[in-house]
Amino acid sequence: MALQIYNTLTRTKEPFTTIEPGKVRMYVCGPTVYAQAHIGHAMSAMVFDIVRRYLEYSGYEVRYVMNYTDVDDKIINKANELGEDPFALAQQYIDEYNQDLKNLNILPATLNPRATEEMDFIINMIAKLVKGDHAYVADGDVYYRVEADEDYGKLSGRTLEGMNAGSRIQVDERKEHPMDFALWKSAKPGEPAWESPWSKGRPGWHIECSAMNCHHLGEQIDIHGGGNDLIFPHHENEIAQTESITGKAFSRFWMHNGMLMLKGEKMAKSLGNIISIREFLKQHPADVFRLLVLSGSYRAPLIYGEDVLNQAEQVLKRLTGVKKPALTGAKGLSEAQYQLLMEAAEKAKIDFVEVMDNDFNTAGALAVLFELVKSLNQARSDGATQEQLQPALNRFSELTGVLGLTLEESSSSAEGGQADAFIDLLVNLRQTLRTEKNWALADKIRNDLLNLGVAIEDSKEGSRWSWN
RNA sequence: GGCGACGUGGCCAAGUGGAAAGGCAAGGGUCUGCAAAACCCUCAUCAUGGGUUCAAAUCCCAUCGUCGCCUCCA
Repeated sequence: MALQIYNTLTRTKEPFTTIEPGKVRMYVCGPTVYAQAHIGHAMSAMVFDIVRRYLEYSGYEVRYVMNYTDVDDKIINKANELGEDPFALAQQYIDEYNQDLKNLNILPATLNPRATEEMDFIINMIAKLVKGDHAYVADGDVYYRVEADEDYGKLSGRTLEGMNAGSRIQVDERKEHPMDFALWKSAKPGEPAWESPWSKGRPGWHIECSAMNCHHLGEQIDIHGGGNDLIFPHHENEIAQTESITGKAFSRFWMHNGMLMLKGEKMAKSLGNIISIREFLKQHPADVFRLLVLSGSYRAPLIYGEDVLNQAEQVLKRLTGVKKPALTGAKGLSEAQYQLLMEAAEKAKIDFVEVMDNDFNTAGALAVLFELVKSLNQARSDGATQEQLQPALNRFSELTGVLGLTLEESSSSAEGGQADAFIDLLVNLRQTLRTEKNWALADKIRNDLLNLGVAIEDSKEGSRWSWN
């Protein structure tokens, strides 16, 4: 069974096919850069990082475009508040976000276009819409005419009638229909503005993405992604704009990640329940966040809280622990035992692909990895040599790498390894105490080191320590 | 009010017609000077009520509940 992807457009899983064989054109909506990014943004970026990594693992060449919306009311307001230049402010947040993504081990996109650098394409696209009567000009603003679009609402399952009923849309006299949305907005004095045939102004959010898509990926793409809060109106409008011009199906697949939930509510700036990526990474390694994302379905809400964090920390320890070296003095596995380990490693790869092919079932993939962990741990305690463990360990690293996990042995970054020699000294001293059966003092050293974050494990052959 | 998603053990969570994956936590055991780690064992009939089927967590209907969107939002 080949890769199947759930398509929001059809609400079903469909076999994945691409416009051009072996190549994927993929666009994901990035953030509007007016504040520090939070872990909800990180979830979305990480989901599509995993999608991208798996597509590449499956042999596709992926052209991955993630945009930045770098001109918008919120950015302008924030800049005015701070008395700063809006462009400089946006640039600062873009730089920070890029660093955040890097810290989360999220691969850089092939391209990060931004609205302010695409004005010609945006204006050109609006002009085409006006020319084709899909849009109209009112007082220097340009609006998209939803009533001229027969299948408007096909992504979100809404109808114009349904949206009118009980809606909270403010009536704007200049609009022909309440659902008509702005493609171009004339600027107030002092606001950033670009010349256009209609007014000095700036583009609406939705048209930016349509334009960047067409410019960098073409009129038709394979995957369009984003948070499920973007389904309506953003993605609905992107479809309307793009298809009105091209007359062709815009994106073959629409993928939407679920929201990150904090105490039963979506994490969002407007709700104020935010944990920034920076705050998170101060407390936890990037792998912990990745495991949170991996442990559920990307489409479902991710429940964030103390419990799941602790669980992810434990999971990380277990996954990292499998890389421990063979027992000192290991006698080696029998041929039959070794064959079992090798079979487990091969099965893991087959099973991994099978579950991931099912709409990126990462929770299933983790279960596969845990089975391999168990086989490896068993082999080690059965006395496998490092040489015997290595092939299965390599397979393990290959698969965890596809998921973007680094599984680095945690180290105390603050000391930068400078404490190691002193810890070695203490551990060796404790060994001497143990041979002298001075258990009380040996145990005190072990406990005190544990309180400092250093865990000691004893075995017949000696002790090893690691940062906890 | 409209549209959409969802409700699986203490917690997280896969599975979308044919004997309930996995992890965390918990309990018992092996190992250990004692621990830790690791290994072995134990731990659910899938919100509720109907229906379809030889067979349903999986399909259909209803009810209850949760969340998202309908205004900017990953």
